Amino acid sequence: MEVRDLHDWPATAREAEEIQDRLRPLLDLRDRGPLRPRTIAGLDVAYERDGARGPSGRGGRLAAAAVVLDAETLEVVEEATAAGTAAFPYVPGLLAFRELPALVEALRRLETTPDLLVCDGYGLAHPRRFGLACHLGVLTGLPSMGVAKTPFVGAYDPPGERRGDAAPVRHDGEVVGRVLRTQDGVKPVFVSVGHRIGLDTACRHALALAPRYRLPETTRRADRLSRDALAALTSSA
DNA sequence: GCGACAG
DNA sequence: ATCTTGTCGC
Repeated sequence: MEVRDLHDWPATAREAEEIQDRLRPLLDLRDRGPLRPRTIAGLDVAYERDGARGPSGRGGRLAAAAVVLDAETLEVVEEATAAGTAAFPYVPGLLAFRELPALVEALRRLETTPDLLVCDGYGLAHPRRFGLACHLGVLTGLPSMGVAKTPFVGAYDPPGERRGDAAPVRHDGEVVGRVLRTQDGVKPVFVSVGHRIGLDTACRHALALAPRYRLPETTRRADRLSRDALAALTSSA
């Protein structure tokens, strides 16, 4: 698929924040995706374990994966990976600058143009309202959303214990996401919109993508593929 | 000022 | 993210 070229890369956290502030106005927060997406892509990145720079520094090797699923059957339609290097140190709120180059490359290697992107992390529920899911949405022009495994910004009350139970996540007086229980009695996930999608729609997709496990099949597949791709790197060159 | 902090 | 042993549960 086609993906817009990356902007000039930030050298400092200040510059990275400026880029987020500059791109944020391009977000379309209306529910503009197809009523019934046919394909949904899951994205994830696996990092190489190493003591020197550590998985949190810059420069360590990594592998990104994009897995396209049939939204109806959840069967894999297409897969793509891309090897790369951590493009930025890990800084809460600037995760996108670490993973974007490799993720964009993986997406470009896809023949399919998915109807929705599901990212491992946050979208609007972000210090500056521009998490990874928003960034990828703007770069691709596709509807996008984030599903995170742990809390980041905002406050919330614990949702009920049953699958489908949810509660709003509020930050600076706004509802920026939703804590959603995807299976009875499991830790909830954190859903937030990225681009061209509404929170209700995003949660509906998150639930439909998780018929059996806590995490959506999209991120489970992408997680496995990225790890496999990384292992392939480590064992060869 | 001090902690917390997606992956 | 990644490092790690055992342990509880289906």
